[in-house]
Amino acid sequence: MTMTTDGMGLSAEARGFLKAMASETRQQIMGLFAGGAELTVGEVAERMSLAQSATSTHLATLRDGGVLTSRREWKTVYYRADPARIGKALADLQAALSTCCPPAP
Amino acid sequence: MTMTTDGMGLSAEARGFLKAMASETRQQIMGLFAGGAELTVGEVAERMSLAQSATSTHLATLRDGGVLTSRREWKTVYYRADPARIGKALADLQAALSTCCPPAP
DNA sequence: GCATCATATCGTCAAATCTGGAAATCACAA
DNA sequence: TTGTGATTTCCAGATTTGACGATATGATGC
Repeated sequence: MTMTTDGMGLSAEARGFLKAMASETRQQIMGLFAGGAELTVGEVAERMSLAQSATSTHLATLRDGGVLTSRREWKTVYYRADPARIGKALADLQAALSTCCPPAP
Repeated sequence: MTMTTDGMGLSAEARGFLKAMASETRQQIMGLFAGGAELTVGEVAERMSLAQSATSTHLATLRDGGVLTSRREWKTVYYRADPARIGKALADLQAALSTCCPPAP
């Protein structure tokens, strides 16, 4: 089984994580999910003072980046953090950087 | 002593790291520094088939993001990875995500 | 002082991203 | 089937990013 990597050996998970988390707005959005909170698009939009469409897009980006998961119940979609995939991305990042740029000689 | 953070509690180091590493081109550039290699702007430009100006900008972004350090010798500037600051950024990232989105219930 | 080599900055352009409003979807109730 | 509420997708416009060429800076040797 092959794994898609770039020149640094970064896994797809790590790359997606970096892209998703590079935006300051999305970093702030992640702060709303502290403590495993489950939030709807509307709630995030209101707390962030953002249009619903923009909020939906950001949440989708975070989901695609492996940082959030979504669960549909009735008509509303609940988002929450995905600790397992976050941990995987961070582990991959650390592994790639360890082989690339060793912390200890 | 106060520390600048965003809504997620991300340190300035972690935010700079994310911004610097979000670019696929810069990820590839980092791959050139494997094994603690020291490279000049010209060498990176040639290996990446990139203009000198673009390369210089990317390297500056990586330096500002705390991923690379630079050392000037004679007329040429040598860049290399900065494992200590990379480690700090990763640790901050992990810490923020641990309090934000606990891996274990 | 002047010339030179490596790098940094400036100016401009194309491409990508972010945003908000409008329209389309989707899942259900009546 | 029609209606309603929540989300997603589509469509511009505005901002940002990335690339190049040209010019400026900085450190040295003459």
